Amino acid sequence: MAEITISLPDGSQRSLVEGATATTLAESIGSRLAKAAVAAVVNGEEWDLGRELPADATVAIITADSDEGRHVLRHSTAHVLAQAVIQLFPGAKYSIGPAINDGFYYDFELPDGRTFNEADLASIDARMREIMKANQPFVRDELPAADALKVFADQPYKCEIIERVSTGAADNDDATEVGSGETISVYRNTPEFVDLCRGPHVPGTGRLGHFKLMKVAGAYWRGNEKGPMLQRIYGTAWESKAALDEHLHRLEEAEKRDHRKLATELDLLSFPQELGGGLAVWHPKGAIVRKLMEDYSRERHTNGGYQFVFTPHLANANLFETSGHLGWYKDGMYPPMEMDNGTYYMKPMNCPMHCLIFRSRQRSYRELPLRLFELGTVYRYERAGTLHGLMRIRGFTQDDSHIFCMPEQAAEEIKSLLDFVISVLKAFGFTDFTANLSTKDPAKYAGDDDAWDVATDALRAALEDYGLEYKIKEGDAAFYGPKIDIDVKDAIGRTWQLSTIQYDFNLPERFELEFVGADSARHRPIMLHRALFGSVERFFGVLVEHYAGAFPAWMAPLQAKVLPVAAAHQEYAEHVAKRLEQEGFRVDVADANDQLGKRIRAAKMEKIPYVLVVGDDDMAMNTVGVNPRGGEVERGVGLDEFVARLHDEIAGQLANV
RNA sequence: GCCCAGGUAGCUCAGUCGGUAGAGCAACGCACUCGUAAUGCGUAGGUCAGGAGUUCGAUUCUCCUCUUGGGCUCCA
Repeated sequence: MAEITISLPDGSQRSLVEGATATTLAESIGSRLAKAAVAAVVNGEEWDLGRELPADATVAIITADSDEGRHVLRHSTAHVLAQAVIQLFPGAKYSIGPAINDGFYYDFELPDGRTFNEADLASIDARMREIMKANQPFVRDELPAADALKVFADQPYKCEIIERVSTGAADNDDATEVGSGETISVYRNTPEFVDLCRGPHVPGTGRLGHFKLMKVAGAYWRGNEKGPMLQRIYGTAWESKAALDEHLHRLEEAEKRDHRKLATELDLLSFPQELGGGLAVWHPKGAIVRKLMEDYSRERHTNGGYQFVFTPHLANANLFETSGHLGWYKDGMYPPMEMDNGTYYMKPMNCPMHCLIFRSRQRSYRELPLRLFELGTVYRYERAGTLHGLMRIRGFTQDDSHIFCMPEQAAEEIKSLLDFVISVLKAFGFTDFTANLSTKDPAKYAGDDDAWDVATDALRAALEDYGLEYKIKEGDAAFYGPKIDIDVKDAIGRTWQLSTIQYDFNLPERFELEFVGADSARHRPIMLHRALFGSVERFFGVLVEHYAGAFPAWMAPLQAKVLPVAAAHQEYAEHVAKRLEQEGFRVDVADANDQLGKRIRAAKMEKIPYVLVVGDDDMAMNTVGVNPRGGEVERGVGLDEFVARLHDEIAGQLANV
């Protein structure tokens, strides 16, 4: 029998009998690998394990515990979901069902406008498990488009995809369903159930099983608001029960950290219905944290060479006509107010106002870079369905800066900006940063190509100089200039986009900004937009979730609570509290009206960094019993010693930048 | 804006196959004065989101509105 030679990722080679598949290969390497295998990469393309390998191929086995492997599991599980729904809901139409982060979904249209409910999920889940138990094979087939149309004759969504693909009009949505090429690939599980798919898939449904259907949602067909609304079922799927359980546990943890829940529990802020959607009021404890954030930001900006400005919340429509916002962003602005023979709008951004400050008098190149900073509150009419606690809100405060500089200063300025931004973020406990560099959208941009190149290079050079890992988002820039976005990873591994540094060619033009150069001629400055928190509200929400409400001592609403053991110790407790207050700490006394255990519990639920218990021994020795958040109780700590430790702790938290 | 699910005490929730409601925690009062995560007893607290309809009677059923949550779309 003829043999073929296969190259492996480590550069080694193996001989296999002609007709061998990736399964054969995996088995020849080891039984463990064969067991973990779900698909293979053959000459750079993802393939099913069961396809016959060509001679001289380079093959890598994809195992279930890799990102690619989980992707295959999820996509295969989505097919099983579709089969179960088709069986349980005769006449249902299925559209698309891709793998996504942590799971998969599938969109359906049910007969007579029926919708899924919770009970349906249970019965679909049960049917899916039967299909998996039956270990149906995933059989790949490739058909000409005309034949595929016949196979899917009663599936209008599938036919639409086939037609788009065969006429060369396929887009990203279609790409998970079918590959490019002359023929349409399909995967068949049973004589009755076949789905359009590019693959690859696991060899059989028995390979699946660690999944959970999560929820039902509406979703537009092809994301088109005007198109039909389909019924989407979301699920998650993993390579093992342990991995699935871990994922579900992570979701529970995330839910416990939800800033809206913690905001209520810790009495930080609320969203009263009377205010209207997307608007918050800050309670005293939330306000302390916010004020500390803002004070810290102001201090850093003062030291960083920024000049503080204030601007109003309302402006005449003329301003937003000049800036262009009314032209391209009107839908995102609150409706106009007619008054004083003019039209006024709430400001959705601070930049036009800062341009007016720059333009208020003649500027010299000696003043540049001119860095204006404002905690500026803006109002944006976010659509009702998009509001989400502090993360998506209608009135919010940007830590907004606009830097006006000469084009030749921009590169240096961006470099130091990046340093500044990351240093401040570190003070809030973030350690893991990545960046995105958004480049020109060739179809929509202002300014000349050279300027774009210079700007993009300046941003790229800053990222590389800093050594920050970054991805390039081609064509994702705003039309007025390229930008850097900075993502941070929080305590449970979620990423949040926070800071942004944007280059702007447009507003200096629109406002006709000028400075007098060393050559006595007038020149146009470059403008950099920069927000560090992004929105103070959103950043606060991210911090609440990052710390799960347990703020580090420097920004905790209360840093210590003093608990007298009994009423006889009340006076000493107040003495301790007073001393701590004199040291500048935020402290409170819990009177001995309740049992000690109960007061400790209450203080712990408030997530106060230090609970200080004082009794007879402490009165005699001028000490405190220290019960730190998340640590061991320590009796008999000298009051001076505790004060010194807390000062050190706070200094340490802010020094790590 | 669209699809789905909700809205009952400050919070978390139960309940009423149609006869105007209940628990735990919190609050308040009394007793207990206690050394590291819930002492006991008691009191008060609700137009059951709002409106209309059906009904002898609606918190419960129907419709509309508002609003919250999960998604979709959107986020210059």
